[in-house]
Amino acid sequence: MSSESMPLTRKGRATRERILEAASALMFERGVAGTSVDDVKREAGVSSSQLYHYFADKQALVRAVVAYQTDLVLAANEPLLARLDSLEALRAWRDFVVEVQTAADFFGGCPMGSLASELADSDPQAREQLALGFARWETMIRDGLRAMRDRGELRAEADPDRLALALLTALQGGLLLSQTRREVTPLQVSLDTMLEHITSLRVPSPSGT
Amino acid sequence: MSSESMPLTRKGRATRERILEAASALMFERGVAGTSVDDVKREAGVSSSQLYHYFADKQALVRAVVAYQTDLVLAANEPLLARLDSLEALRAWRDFVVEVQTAADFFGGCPMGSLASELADSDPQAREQLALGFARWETMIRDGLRAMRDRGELRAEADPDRLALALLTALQGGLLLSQTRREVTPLQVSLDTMLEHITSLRVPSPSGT
DNA sequence: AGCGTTTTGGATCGGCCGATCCAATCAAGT
DNA sequence: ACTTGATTGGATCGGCCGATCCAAAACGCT
Repeated sequence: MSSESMPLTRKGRATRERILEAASALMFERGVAGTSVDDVKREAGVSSSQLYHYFADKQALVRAVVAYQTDLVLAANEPLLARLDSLEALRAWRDFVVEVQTAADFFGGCPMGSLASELADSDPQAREQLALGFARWETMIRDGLRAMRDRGELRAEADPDRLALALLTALQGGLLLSQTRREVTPLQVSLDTMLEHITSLRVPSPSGT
Repeated sequence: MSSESMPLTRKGRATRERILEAASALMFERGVAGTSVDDVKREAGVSSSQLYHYFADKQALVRAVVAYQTDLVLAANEPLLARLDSLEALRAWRDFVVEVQTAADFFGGCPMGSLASELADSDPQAREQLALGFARWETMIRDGLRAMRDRGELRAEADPDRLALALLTALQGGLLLSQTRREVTPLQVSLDTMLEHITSLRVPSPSGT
């Protein structure tokens, strides 16, 4: 956020936004390296000078896309994760994720996951952005699990930090396999297995139910 | 394996192999789209005519790389997964995976996972190859879990099919997050959580141990 | 209305991309 | 040794890549 000039007028902001949205969509569909600056220009209906006015170079555009997609993904999950205080809420989140992917016919997977896989080794700053994004995601889940434990729904030994991280990795792995197999099963089984594990960490009810 | 001409002489086979190894290494480091045919030529010490003599075009080369990496990954795992008949063996496999990634400083992740993420949406045939590769991997794990169940180490309700798939997704998700965070924790927590879940499915021992 | 700044159009650049071509060389069987 | 086909060297092509540049237009402010 340093070298490219930030738009000061309303129209400038709109143009920058249009470029960002076009780039995000294309890079999600075709990957970062598979998307040319010309592609973005065409999709956004914008000239060279416009694009390079708001983004110093392709790398700067990529990093803006990473920030954009990270915020989108977290914003989509936040409503369901904010009130993650019961196993029902956990299942509702699972259903939400499964439905989103099913609606997309298992194309694309997780925007953050795809970007991470492509950029982690080649763009240290993008990698750091994504690591921070995943950490925010993890924190949302962890706070929910902590609430469940504090409310006495989970045993004291249940570790919300580890379970939150395991849930997030299960989600990412499930998404990748579902994207590869074009099928819901891996995502479903992956999340359900983790949910079953968490279920097994409930406090034993006084009666034998 | 239809359009490109297969090498008939010893030297031809060696050249093709050299190209394949160079392409696999580069595409693992920089991604498929990030690796140019010229890069491969340079790395393999080979001319245009040589490369295009053995591979019809870049797409054919990519698909050969997918097959090559798939076989490598499965061959690396096979020794440990073939005798997957106890929780100890499962832990040995976990240790192996963790050590390999640690030795690589968490660069690169899983070759199959990276290829899947990049190619699943853009190259249907590569996607299919990878789906089959993951299926073979899954089968290895599943057979081990079945053996454990049949030997009475796991409860009858434990479902080896689902557990095998969940283990594979946990591995892939853990690898992705570890690659992003440049840290062993996600991979470790992801696999350990699944192992703990499987441990909780052991047959209850007669005594209270 | 007039001024300074932001925003835009669009031509242009050098370099790399994937791919093709022809001719020369090498290997293997007889 | 000779022949046939496999293998190789290397020049070359058109097109796209990321990026730069200058001048014109639009904007915001007084």
